[in-house]
Amino acid sequence: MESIPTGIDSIIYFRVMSKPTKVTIQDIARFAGVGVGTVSRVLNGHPNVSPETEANVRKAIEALGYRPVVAAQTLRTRRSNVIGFITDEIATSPHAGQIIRGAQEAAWKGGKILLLVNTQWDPELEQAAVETMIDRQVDGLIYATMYHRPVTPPEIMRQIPSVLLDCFTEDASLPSVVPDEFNGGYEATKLLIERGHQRIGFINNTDPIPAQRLRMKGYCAALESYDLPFDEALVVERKSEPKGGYDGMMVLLDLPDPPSAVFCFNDRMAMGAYDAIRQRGFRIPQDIAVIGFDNQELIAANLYPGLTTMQLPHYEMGIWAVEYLLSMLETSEKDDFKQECSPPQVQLKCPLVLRDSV
Amino acid sequence: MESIPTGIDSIIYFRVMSKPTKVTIQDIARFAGVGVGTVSRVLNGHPNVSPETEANVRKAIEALGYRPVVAAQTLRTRRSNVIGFITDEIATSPHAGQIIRGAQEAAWKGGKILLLVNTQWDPELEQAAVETMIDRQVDGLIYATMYHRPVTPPEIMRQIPSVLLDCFTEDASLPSVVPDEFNGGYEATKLLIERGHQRIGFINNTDPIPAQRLRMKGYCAALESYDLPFDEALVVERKSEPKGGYDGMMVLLDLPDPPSAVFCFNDRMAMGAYDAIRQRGFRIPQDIAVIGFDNQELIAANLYPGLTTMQLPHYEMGIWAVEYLLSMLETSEKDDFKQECSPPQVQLKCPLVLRDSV
DNA sequence: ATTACTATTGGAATCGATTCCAAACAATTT
DNA sequence: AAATTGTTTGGAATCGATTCCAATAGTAAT
Repeated sequence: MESIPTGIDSIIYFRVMSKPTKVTIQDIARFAGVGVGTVSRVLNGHPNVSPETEANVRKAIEALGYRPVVAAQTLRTRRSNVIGFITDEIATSPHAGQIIRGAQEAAWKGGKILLLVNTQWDPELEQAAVETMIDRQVDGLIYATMYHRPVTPPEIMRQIPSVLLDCFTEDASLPSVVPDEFNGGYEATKLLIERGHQRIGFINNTDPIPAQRLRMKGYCAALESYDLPFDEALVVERKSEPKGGYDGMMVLLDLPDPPSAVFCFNDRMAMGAYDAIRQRGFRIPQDIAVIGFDNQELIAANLYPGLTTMQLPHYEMGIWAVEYLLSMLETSEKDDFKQECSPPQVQLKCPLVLRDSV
Repeated sequence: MESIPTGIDSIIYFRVMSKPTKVTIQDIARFAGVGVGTVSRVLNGHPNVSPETEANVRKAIEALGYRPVVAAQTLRTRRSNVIGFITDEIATSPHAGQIIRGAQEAAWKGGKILLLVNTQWDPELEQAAVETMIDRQVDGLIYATMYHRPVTPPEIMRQIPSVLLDCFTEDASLPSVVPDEFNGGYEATKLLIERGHQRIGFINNTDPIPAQRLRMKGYCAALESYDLPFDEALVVERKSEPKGGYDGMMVLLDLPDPPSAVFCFNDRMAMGAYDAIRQRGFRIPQDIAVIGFDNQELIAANLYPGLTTMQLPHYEMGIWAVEYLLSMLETSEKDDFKQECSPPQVQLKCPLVLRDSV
């Protein structure tokens, strides 16, 4: 029993180290010579604890290395500090990362953590995912899609605070945040106009999605506010891929009075447009200016010349969705009433990313 | 009290609907006229329950719409059916989605769900994330990086079953799954050789990462197995971006005896190589064949001609990591002993994606 | 008939926190 | 001195499952 531990001692020591016995609030209470209620009060910053006892309790917590068991807290308080995050499709889009990152960072700041399920467009899985989350008593739900579109999420979602991310319901019955497509289209066109272009082509998508319709509206609105005529011939619709951009550009170049600038529905189409323009021997941006949409770094930054484009605010939408959810949780804690005012339908601006194609 | 509900009745009805009272195992027991133990036994498929009582209990469960409260289960059993998923960087890489998708799908199949934290390379956050996860009694941890590299994860991680995804520790002390870079380099080079090329350039990365070293080794090994000479001049190292690929390709084209095919470290460099080749008036693949690495769809599929490349098995690694974790959990349930055999260091093959550049 | 065993069951104890109530005590007012 | 008020505290009850133990009934073996 000298300073050197015996064999048995060291084994015990080892076992203690390898499987640290869980320290509970009871242990703290005993160690500090107080009741469990007092420890809990200190832990949760409740009033009416004398400074001395608080100090004692804190010392005990420190000394024993106490860590709360979240399951017990959740059981008692019915709050898990978890936010359920449901995505329809996580893999195909490089934007997914930005959405998740924004949401995750905002959640962490609010002391919450994300529980993730990816449903790959499967409605059954979607339903099951929401149920699982509710079983786990998540504080709220985020339902995120990888491109801006209308959705009909499982009804059961309405049982708990929920926010739609990059999507919306037709009846606007759930809070939602999406990109401001109209403004994006407007600003893109405006940039081209302000750089002196008078005839501006628009190579649009054919899919009847909000982005397609609203960017078009933005394009028209910009022309109108600068008193430029709208020429039907300058708008072509093609499939949303490089080939579509290529074909569309060719059509525009074949016009008797071709445009000096073109706004492409997205960067992939712009990529195709680049090819068409160069194949015809024109230079970008001297002969023809090009602006895209999405700011897909991999394309936009790597094209030559670098593609000027509008960025989708994925990161910001992720943050907004979680922050709004957190604010809902706060208010629903105070008043037990459900918010009666209509849920916000927010649109976030798409910032311009200037490179060299305009 | 006729068939039409009174005002008060309908209010009560509404309240019941809007806030469904939680059905507990006690309610089931009462309803079915059995004890709580019996209900629990049915729920967990334990033996020694007579068929009739089981049927009764199941009927009660169905009738009352019972759903278990996960927090209570976790508290009692100390198993949360949650897997912690920690990433260093989720946003920049389009591959992130594939990794997460694979992991998530495998987890769902195993009845688990992912708790996600993204640490943005911040060691403090990393530590905090692991602690939070342990507090929440996750069953295990996945530590994922967005490119293949050595790491030193927080020590505390070793307290619970953990798997490294797309990374490894130098001492191989944790199970790990990474891409088989050597084989990837080998197969890429082999393809070029089998298509009849004798002089094959390699535009490598400059970063001293495993991919850089191992793909080079694979390149050399392939040459050797086909009895082709290794020519130092055919290997150039540049920054891993389109500009680097462009510059590297130019160097190779300027050789007195230029290669007829080139293996690029990744698709972005291949993109630059394309530009160089075309600028010199050569055709792909007739004059010079090109193969890349990564299969970044956005680039490889959209280049003209489509880029043949080696695909990183992100999706598969995600699956493997979770499945291995699940198997660890199973065995650690049976034997209480920690697995003493050395943790597996798995390498998954990179499949070839044939397009038109070879 | 007695013993030994198995199959089935009910219900108390348990997990680890929070919360509420009553008690103890101090300070203030009447 | 008694009554009132306010502060601080301990500890029982609670959340909703699982698990273990003891009890019962039924069957087989002695």
